[in-house]
This record gives sequence, C-alpha cells and structure tokens, in this order.
Amino acid sequence: MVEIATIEGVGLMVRGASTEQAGASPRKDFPIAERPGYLLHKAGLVLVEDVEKALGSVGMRIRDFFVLAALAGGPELSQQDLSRLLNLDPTTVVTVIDEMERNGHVERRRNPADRRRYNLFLTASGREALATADRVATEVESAFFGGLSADERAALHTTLGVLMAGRWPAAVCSD
Amino acid sequence: MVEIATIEGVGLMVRGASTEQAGASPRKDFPIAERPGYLLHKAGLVLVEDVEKALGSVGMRIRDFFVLAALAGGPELSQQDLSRLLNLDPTTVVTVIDEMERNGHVERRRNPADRRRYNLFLTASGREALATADRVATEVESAFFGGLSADERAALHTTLGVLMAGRWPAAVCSD
DNA sequence: TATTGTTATACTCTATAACTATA
DNA sequence: TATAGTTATAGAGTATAACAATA
Repeated sequence: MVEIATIEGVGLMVRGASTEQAGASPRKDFPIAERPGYLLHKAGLVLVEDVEKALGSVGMRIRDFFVLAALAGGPELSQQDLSRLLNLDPTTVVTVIDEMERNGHVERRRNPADRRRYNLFLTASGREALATADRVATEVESAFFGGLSADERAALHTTLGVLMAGRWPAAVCSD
Repeated sequence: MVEIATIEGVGLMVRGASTEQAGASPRKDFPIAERPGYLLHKAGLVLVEDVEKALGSVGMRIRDFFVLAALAGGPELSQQDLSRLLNLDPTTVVTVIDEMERNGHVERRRNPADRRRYNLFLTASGREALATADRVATEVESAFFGGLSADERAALHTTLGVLMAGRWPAAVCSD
C-alpha cells in the first residue's frame, strides 16, 4: 500500500511507501493535478465538502444556505428568480421551497401585481437558520483559508472576482 | 426583467434594469456571493462547465479525461487505486472502465502478483484520446484564466497549492 | 400566445448489499 | 478472514413533458 503525497513543487505525486518496500517504490505521475484548472476544481469541491459536513451537524444542506441567503436581501424573489440566481431547475425550486415552507423558514405570498408568481418571504425562523448557517460557513471558511496570509487572501479574492466577472446567470430578478 | 451585474466592488448585486423602469429599480443583495468560499466554489463550477462543454464536442466527459490522465503515468493502477485517486465509488469505476474497454481506450490485465486485481492499461487509442482531451482542456483553461497576468496566474497556482496541501485522498497506489 | 408554478414521470448518478475469486 | 472486482438494486438528484392559472 502506498500513500499519496501532498502537493509540492511540480504537483501531486503518488509515490511508494518507501519505508515498507525499499525496492518496489512505485511512483506515478498524475499530471493534471498540476493544472491550475484541476486545482481550482478540486479546491472548490473540497471546500464544499467541508461546508456540507459542517452544515449537516445543524441539519442543513449547503443549498439551503444559498437559498436562505438569496431570500434574505431586498425585494422578494419569485421561484423563477431563484431558479436563475442559483442555477436550479424550476421544478427543483418547487421541492426546495416546499420543504422550507414545511420548516417554517419561507412563506409563499402571491404577488398581487402578477398572480402567477409568488413572492418568497423569509420568516424570522428562516433568518435564524440563515444566521446559524452563516456562522458555520464562516468558521469552515476561516479554517479552509487559514493557511493564507491576509495579503494572499485578498489577492485570491480579487483574482476570483476577475475570473467570474460577467460569468453569472444573465437574468435574475423580475419586474 | 432585470439583469444581474458583474462582480464589482463589494461583490455581486442583482439590480434593476434602470433603462426600462426608472422608478422600480429593484435592487437585491446576494451577500454570500462576496464570500471567497462562494467565489471559489462558483469559479470551479463554471470552469468545469466550460470543460464539459468543450469535451462534449469530441464525445468525452470530464471524468473520462481524469481517468485517462490517471492511467497515463507510471505503474499501472488497479480499479481500487483509481477509485481512491479520483474519489470514485469502486462500482462506478467498473462502469467507467467497462465503457473505456468497449471504446478500446483501456485494457484490463490481471495482475500476476495478485490475481484479484487488474492492472489498467492505457492503449494507443487511449493515449490519443488523452492527447485530444488535454488539448481541449488546455484551450479552455487558457480562455478561462486569460484575464489574469502571468504573475496573477502564478500566485493563484501557489495559493491553490497551499489550500490543497495535505487534502488529497490518503491511499492511492497499491503494492 | 407566453409565463409561473405544479405534478408526474423518466432518466442519470451514485451508493448499498450480496456474491465470486483470490489472498 | 479480508480484499478486488462484479452484479443487482435502491435511492437521491435532476430533467422533461404536460397541465392549470394567469398574463
């Protein structure tokens, strides 16, 4: 059995457990792990795993967090708005909001100006859940980015902003 | 209808299409979009989407690319090795390798030292497919990171390396 | 005629359990 | 007794199509 090495120098290597089998020492490159794209992809996955795990301890999924956060802002969103903002299928939004309405976190209120739509309203309970999720997520983020200096964090934030500029869902809010 | 703004200053805002409805101008914060964690998560997703789309044009999925790349290196991996390296369920590996064997990209060869295992062998056709996928992925990466200077790219790469240090699957290669 | 939300349904993906052959 | 691979199956997640209400 062989342990995988941490990323160092040129990147990730799978290398032999030299302590156990001196002669064997199978070593294997996994070159795409050196790619910035693969690293970015993997870092996003690992972070989400961390957040999912932490939110699980308070009975929440990461998507619930996103939905609560989306509904916490200014004018109330419709389900279609939410669908576009979070890149969720409209039928998925039905299920998600159904559950949140059962939880008492969200209320559907008919939009008087367009009775086909609901305005999704975050209840006090929903705001509490959001505050909890926000605290949990902040803790995970702090740990995840803990190895970086303040300057490195700021630079990362700026860089990610550049990468994502203009790459958000096009239409989000109705009216 | 309202368009979403690109990330600027404090972060993402959904704001009114002021050209159409002067008075309405609904404005909505989506504060978690300012989080470095959310940006990282979203950037990873968008990049993967780009790669999936580009690889689709050559009849490949991104996971095929990862598998081909993993098998291209030194000593041949078993299905369990691949499972650990790419964080795939062993039963999923069966399906993936089945398909790749039908494609002629991979061959299962019994490991003589342990006849329970296969050594997964990448054929010439598999290497061609890998070369194609590598070229496609490189083009997408170039476009995705195109807005960054060489220094910014290097800094991002370093930072991602720090974040991922020690966060890879523990055991990967057998023997 | 188009859009919002809904339901039913199918499809994909993944995970679980049981089995075999090997160790 | 444990492990590698396989199969069958169940479950979650998501997407598709059709529908009712409203614009």
